[in-house]
Amino acid sequence: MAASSSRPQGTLTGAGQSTARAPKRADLLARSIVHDIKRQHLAPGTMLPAEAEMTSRYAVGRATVREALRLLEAQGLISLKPGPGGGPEVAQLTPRHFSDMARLHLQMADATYEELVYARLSIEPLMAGLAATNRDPGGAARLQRVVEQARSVDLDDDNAYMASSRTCHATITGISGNRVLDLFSVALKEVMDSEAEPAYSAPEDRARVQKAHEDIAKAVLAGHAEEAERLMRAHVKEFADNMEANQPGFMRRHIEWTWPK
Amino acid sequence: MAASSSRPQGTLTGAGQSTARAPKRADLLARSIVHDIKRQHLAPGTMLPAEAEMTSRYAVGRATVREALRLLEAQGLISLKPGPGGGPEVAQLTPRHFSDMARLHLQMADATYEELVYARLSIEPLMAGLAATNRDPGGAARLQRVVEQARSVDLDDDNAYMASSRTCHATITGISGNRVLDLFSVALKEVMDSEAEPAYSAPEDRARVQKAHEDIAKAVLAGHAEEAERLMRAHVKEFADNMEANQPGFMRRHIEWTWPK
DNA sequence: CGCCATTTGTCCGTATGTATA
DNA sequence: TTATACATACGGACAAATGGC
Repeated sequence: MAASSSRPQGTLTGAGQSTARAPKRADLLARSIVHDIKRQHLAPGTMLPAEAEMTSRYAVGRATVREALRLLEAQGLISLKPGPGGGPEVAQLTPRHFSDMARLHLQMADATYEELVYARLSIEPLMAGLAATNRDPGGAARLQRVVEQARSVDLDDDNAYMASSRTCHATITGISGNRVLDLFSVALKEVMDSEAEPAYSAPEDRARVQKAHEDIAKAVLAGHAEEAERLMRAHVKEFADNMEANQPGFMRRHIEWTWPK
Repeated sequence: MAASSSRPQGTLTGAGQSTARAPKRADLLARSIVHDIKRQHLAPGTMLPAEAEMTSRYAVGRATVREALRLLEAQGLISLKPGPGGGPEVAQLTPRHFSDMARLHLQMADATYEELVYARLSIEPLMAGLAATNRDPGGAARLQRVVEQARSVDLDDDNAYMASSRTCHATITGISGNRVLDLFSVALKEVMDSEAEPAYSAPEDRARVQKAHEDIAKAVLAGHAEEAERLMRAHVKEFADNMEANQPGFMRRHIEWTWPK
């Protein structure tokens, strides 16, 4: 009597070659949920129907609903909160989810931090130059604010320092106007930092880094593309050199991935 | 009696702020499975213990085991096969999984194909130049073989043509020696093609594309970095121009994501 | 070919932890 | 504190797919 509705509904399997395995219900359900979120333009924070209601609405078992929700949660699209007023909630996608996935693939490809640094040196200076060229009033104001906030950061507070550094880079690459390269830039830095920082980095190094950030920001705000590009290249290069100096052999280490959280 | 072992084992929560929610069992199990795969260097194709055995080995319910396996499957780390001799199988990670995730984030960032093309123009010519500089005998032989196989491809066969194009680009970027940029390049092309091709592309365009591939490959094999770089830039540019010509407004369209498969 | 064993796919019922009021 | 609403996890059952006989 279980699995009542039986047939997996082969409607879409038309042109499938040979033995196309039937799509699993949880996948179809996840697809539907995402479709609803997109169609109704549900903003992060919006609550979705609870498991129990989805069970009846979509006419599937609880286990299937749970599987679908867990899959969506793993991608960062929703979060699950217990308790009254809880339930599935539309979540804000963060670069963290992307960088985790990137790290997984980079480990499987046997990529090293040396290659990662080279990639950053290829992209981030370009981004700084683009930001100087394409800056708009809104972005300039944001960057200005970020620079000012960075000045009042306690350099001994690992979390605050790293957050400040992350925000600075992300703001500049965000101003570039290219959201594709922006995503990649942020992800690359994320992969780098999560393994590198804050093991290393003495306070005097941090001060120099902040100075570099400020100089780059100034060049961007002034619209000096070539200088912004040059400064960013030097900054990333110096960062990498510091890493290698403080952790000899670092550059030849392979990127490692572990299950998130 | 259910949920027998009770305590979620807060051992790792030491410095956690306030109320750090206990990690879910399925996540811990997934972590363990990945850990085992890594520690034992299990190659793709290796069979893992069936759900039933994991249930007893890890002392968790079957639903939990299933959740963990489905999460791993969604990441492309394993595949699930029913039937005798079936079970969880270590899978080969493909760029497809990565590009799907990239597409998801690019949609959420409101990125357009114009930005995607710009990113390709920033990276792929660089990769071609690197390939020409860093080529080794093995890579050269592979590229030579790819070029030869491409000559005998039926240009009317959409799948064969696209596979050939993909292989050509992937081989060149693979020779570059930088696996980070390689991963990104392949993913970018994947995102582009899956939406663009094969809607457009007349046979004569395809012939020109193949000619371009061959010329780039020749430059790479000859070690002419600047020429390889220049040819690749022109190739990607021409491809984008063709897209815009055949599908006016294409470049301004937003990248869309749908649940894989 | 049909039969059977194995394993995933899916469902149900139930108990427990957790957060809100 | 108690009650409520929700996710989290368990166990058992049957259906469907697959490969060997």
